[in-house]
Order: sequence, then C-alpha cells, then structure tokens
Amino acid sequence: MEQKNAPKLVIRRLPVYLRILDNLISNDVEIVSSRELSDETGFTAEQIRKDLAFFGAFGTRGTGYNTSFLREKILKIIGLDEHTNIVIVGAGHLGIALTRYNITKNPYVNVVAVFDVDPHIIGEKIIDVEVMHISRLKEIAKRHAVKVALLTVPSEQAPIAASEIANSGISVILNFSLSKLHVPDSVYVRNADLSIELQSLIYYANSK
Amino acid sequence: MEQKNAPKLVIRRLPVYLRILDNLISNDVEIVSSRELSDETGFTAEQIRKDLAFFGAFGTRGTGYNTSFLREKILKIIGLDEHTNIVIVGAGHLGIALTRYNITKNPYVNVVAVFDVDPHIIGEKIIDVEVMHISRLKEIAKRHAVKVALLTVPSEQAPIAASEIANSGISVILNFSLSKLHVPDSVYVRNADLSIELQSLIYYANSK
DNA sequence: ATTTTATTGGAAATTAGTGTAACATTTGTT
DNA sequence: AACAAATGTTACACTAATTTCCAATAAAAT
Repeated sequence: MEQKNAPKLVIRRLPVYLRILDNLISNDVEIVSSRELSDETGFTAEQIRKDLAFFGAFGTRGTGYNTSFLREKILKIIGLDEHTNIVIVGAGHLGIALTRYNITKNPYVNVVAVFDVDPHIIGEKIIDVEVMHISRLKEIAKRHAVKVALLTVPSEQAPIAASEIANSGISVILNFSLSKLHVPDSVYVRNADLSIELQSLIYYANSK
Repeated sequence: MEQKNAPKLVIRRLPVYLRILDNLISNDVEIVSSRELSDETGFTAEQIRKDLAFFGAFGTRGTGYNTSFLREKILKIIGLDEHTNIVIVGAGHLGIALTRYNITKNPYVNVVAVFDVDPHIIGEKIIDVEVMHISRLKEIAKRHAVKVALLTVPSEQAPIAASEIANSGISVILNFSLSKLHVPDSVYVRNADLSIELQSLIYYANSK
C-alpha cells in the first residue's frame, strides 16, 4: 500500500488515535489539533503529526484535523474500512470476555462465531454469537471469509486447535495461550501473553 | 540493581525465557544453548545471548546455560524471587479468567483477592480466591502488601475503580479497560488494551 | 596432549525510532 | 492586509535496539 514499511510502533499508535477520534466524533467534535491529541494520548504533538504525515497529508494547516475525515483515513490504513470477520476459538471465560468486548466496544470487527468442544455450551449464545463445535470451523471460516482467529483455549489444547485453524484457511492467529504454536509459514501468529505482560510489569513495580 | 537501565524490550523477553526454562526443568533438561532457546522463542540466538549478558555472565562457554541457575537469575532480575501479591479489580469474565489463569499457571504471582461491587458474587470463590466488595480493598492491600492491581471492570467504572486503587496504596495498575486513567504520578499505569492489539494485528493481516 | 567443535560474551558497527527545533506554508480571523 | 494558529517538512542529535564479528573458553574427539 505504501512505499516504505511503516514502523511497528506507528502502527500500534494508530488504533489509539482511532479510539480518541471515535470519542470526539460521538461528542460532535469536528476538528482536533495535534496538541489536543497529545493531551489525550500522552504522545507528543510532533510525534502525532509525524505519524500521520507518514501516510499522507490529512490535516489542514492553521486548523487541525477533521475528526471524521481522519478517522476514515486511519480505518483505511489499518484495513478496518471494511468489516473484518474474526472467530474466537475457546468459549471459556477469556473467550466469552473477548466476544462480549468486541461486540459491544469494537465496531470494526465482527465476531462470526465462537468455537469449542464442550457439548454443554455448544448451541448457546454469547449475546448474539453462537457457540459451535470446532468441527464446523472450516465451513464457517470459508463462508464468511474469516481472516483472524483469537485462540483462547487452555494451553494443552492449543496446538490441536491451532492446526484446525490453519487447516481452515485462516491466516492470522492471536494466541492467548501459553503454548508456542507450530503452524505453516503461511499463518502469522502473534502471542498476546497476559502472564508475560504481568511479569514484565512486576520488574517495573519492583524498581520503583 | 544495575548501572544502566535495561532496555524495555529485553525486560519483555525475560519472562519468555523464564517460561521455557520452567518447561525444560520440568523435563529434567539441565543445559540449554542459546541456539535451542532461539528455536523455542523465535528470537535469534545472538539476541538471546546479548539479553542475558546485559545482566551478567550466566552461561559457560562451549556448553550453554544451566537451566536452573539461569532461571534463578532471571527470577531475581525481574523480582519474582519472592512471591508478589496482586489483586484483581472486576469479577467479570476477564477478571475470572485472569484469576484462574494466574492461580493455575503462574507460580510466581499470588492473587490475594478479587474485588467487585455486585452483591450477587461477593463472597463467592474463584478456585480458592474470595470475591470481596471493593470497600475492603484498602484493608486487604495494606495487610498483604499488594503492589499490583489488574483492572478488569467495564470502562465506565474504570476511573472510579482506579482512584480506589490509588487510594489503597497500590502503585502499579495493569489496565484492561478502554478508559484512560488519571491517577497520581506515584501510580504507574500500563495499558493492556486487547482491542488495540487486535487492530494493529489486522493491519498486518491485510498487508499479507 | 592436541585438535576440533561448540558455545558464550563482549566490542563494534549498523539500523530504527524518538525528541527537538526551525520554518515555510496554509487557513481562518480580525 | 495583517495576524494568529496549526500542519507538514526537514534536519539533526540522541537513544534504543539489533546485528555482526570474533576472541575466549570448555568439552569432546582424535
């Protein structure tokens, strides 16, 4: 899409801007300056301008950024301008939390279904999303062109679930389990490991 | 503890090494090379050696690293050599998931209690951890010298909960809500924002 | 005992990213 | 027309992080 690869850290900041824009728009704010974004995010105004300028000139000099326009641009950059279909594999507490969270708070991502193996919960609904048996994963993934799976099963079951996901044609896994996943190169895995997050935090807690 | 500040990214990788060492030790593996750690983690062997060498010379040349010795060293560096007491504020699905997860999988961190305001769940137990009313937070935090709180309440309630946490003497918050927390400077907040993680992931999913 | 092989650890070079500043440019307002 | 406000662009220093290279060391093989 762009000539140069965007720095990873820039990509991580874009969703932060997006959220603030959503807030501003719902409060009928039409214009925002990099200074105001700085106050909200904690990043410096210069950095915010540079981040945005990396992808193009989205602001108007002397005025600031049009919130709706900037929001559209960021959506397009991230690739959220069309709804992204995802599935959640693992209907435990974490899977349920993520499902509800996405449905209620994340307007850009659509949870198509939640998968599990426990017969007691199959057929239940989490808000309006059905819990299905994992054997239906491939069928559903194909039908809805699912790109991303959130993996929230217990670590012991993660390798099997991961190979089912890979087999269904899904190419990106956000792995919440502790297990290292061995999948074909065509599948991109990002680990979102909450206990690692916590442990690295404790380092800073102790050095205060 | 050390002369220079350790790079943040090194600190984030240490828990990864720790987990692998735990696995190796439970399989009675006594020696591991940076090459083998590389295979497990995906980081390069050179980087792993450099990460560890930052804190001292823990390996023996020609051989590798003694797993138990290295584990002890890393625990000491992070500050996990003595158990760290934490609390979880918010007994929803995410709070319950994190509580169970820590109790069963994270031997270094001790969840003292879970707090909420919903009278229906107060007094219940999550495995062996009691759910208490938030009004008891200060008392419990003082008694158990709690350093860290995981904040898992809905975003609307996050600011109030955060000020209760700050008021209880806890100095580090891992914030899972979407809300930006305004707390005194003495409190360190780290945002663990799952939807931002997901959105930045989608950028990479689309650029494949 | 000597050579070979495996491996760490440290120095140096390189790359990536951030912070700061300066300033031309554009827009809106008075 | 003049002024104020804000972006976008460039330059540069600084810091963080990674990669590369190789000497030093230890164990294994001959």
